[in-house]
Amino acid sequence: MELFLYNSLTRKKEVFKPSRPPETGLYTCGPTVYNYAHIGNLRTYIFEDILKRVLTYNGYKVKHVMNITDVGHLTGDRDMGEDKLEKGAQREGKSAWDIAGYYTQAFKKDINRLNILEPSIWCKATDTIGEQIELIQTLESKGYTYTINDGVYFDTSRFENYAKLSHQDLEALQEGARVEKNLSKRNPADFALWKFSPSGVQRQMEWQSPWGVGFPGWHIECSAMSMMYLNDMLDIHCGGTDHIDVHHTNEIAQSEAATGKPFFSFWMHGAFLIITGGKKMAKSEGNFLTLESAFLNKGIDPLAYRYATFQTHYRKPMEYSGKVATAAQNGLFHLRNQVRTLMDAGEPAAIDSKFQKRFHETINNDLNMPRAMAVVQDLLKSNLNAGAKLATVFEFDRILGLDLSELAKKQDLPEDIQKLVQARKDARKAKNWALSDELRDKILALGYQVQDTAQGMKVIKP
RNA sequence: GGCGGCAUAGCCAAGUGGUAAGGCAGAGGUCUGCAAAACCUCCAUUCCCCAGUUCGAAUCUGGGUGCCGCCUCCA
Repeated sequence: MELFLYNSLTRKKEVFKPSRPPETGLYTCGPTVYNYAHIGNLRTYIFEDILKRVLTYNGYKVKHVMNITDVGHLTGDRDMGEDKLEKGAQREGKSAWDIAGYYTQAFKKDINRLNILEPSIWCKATDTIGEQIELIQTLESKGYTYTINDGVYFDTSRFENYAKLSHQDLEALQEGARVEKNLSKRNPADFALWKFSPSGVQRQMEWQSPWGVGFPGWHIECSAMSMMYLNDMLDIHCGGTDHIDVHHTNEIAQSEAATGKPFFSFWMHGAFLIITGGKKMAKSEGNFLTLESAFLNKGIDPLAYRYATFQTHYRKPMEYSGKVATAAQNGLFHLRNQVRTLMDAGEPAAIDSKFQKRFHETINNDLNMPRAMAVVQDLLKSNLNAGAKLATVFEFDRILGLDLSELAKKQDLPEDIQKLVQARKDARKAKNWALSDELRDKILALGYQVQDTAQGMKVIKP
């Protein structure tokens, strides 16, 4: 079955084919670890997780590389301003290295809670400084660079197809630029490959280079690391939609200038999450919701957020509010209860091939998760027997990643709950309804839910 | 100022020429001692507005209006 993916490069849905099937190289731009990830960031990682699972489902062997940006990402515009890591270090009174380590761990915890599969390779910008320097040297030897007072820059006018991803008119861009100009740059779009440490300032993160002590520009790390780990498997490169115009455009320019070969055949970008009636969520706006603040602290299962993102196609901005979180929580619980009910009625049997095909076609159509979720509901409401439904929904969960098959595992109830349950059974036998209801409330208060089904009393942790 | 995107029920939304998916919320019902859970039924003659193309448009074209993003760190 053909897999259609939307390619930002051509602005079209195209049939995906890796260059060395079944091997497939996937590079996803990772976090800059100077703060917690907000749920908007996480939306993109969930989209990339679905992509990876769909690739795998289609039989591809995915080598997935994700970088950790732990140096060089500046707060200001166009290569001005402070380094985010150094700034975070000042803010929290820790070293830049500690900051990076702390927020890297926090990030990994978040993606685990969202059932996002870990990449095959994690790579840190600071671990590949040597490779980045080599790449800059290559660019230098080919005449793409120039050095000014604060760093080594890439001359975008020397690279012919600079705007092939952004499709922007550079002339028009020049006119409208409202930026704090770096007047020494030859062209407004030129970007730093290597930044010099400011004189008289001891940076926490700095390295020797042929051009002087300093640190790499933000874009060079992704070029260096993707080439280093993926070699000739430059198949898909992902990130947020905001990366199209600057970050990815610059990556392509410097990479193709260095190698003379195309840099990644597919570029895929996830749309933003926006606060309903408000603005995009951004760390720099200080309005960000984290998995912890918006879900865990409110007693909402983090997987409800994963479920919530399935309601909106990844290329469309997602409207978010507290209502969305509640709706997703209810929807996820309902789905789990549907599966639990099926498990009471039978064992997983053979997968229904018709539904499997429908689901497969849907996800292969540029990861249409909203429709895929509709297929799930159609399956559950169909007149197939419980065994077929169970097997098929578990099959779908390979993509969904909602831990539906985990529900089959026996969960041992804590002793105090077991006692209350037994007491309630006795009370019901004695038709002591008042006591029975009281015990039911007690059990609920302890985080468990009593369901009186035809098969008897059932207690679940919702 | 330039470039791009979006506007579908109370909320989140799919659908891009053939007569409106799905989820949440809501209403009614089955079950139940009651409730919850589950299940069944109902819930947009209509897709921001105006004009046009077409046998036929939410889907195409033109013009409005509103919102969002990028051009500056950002997923």
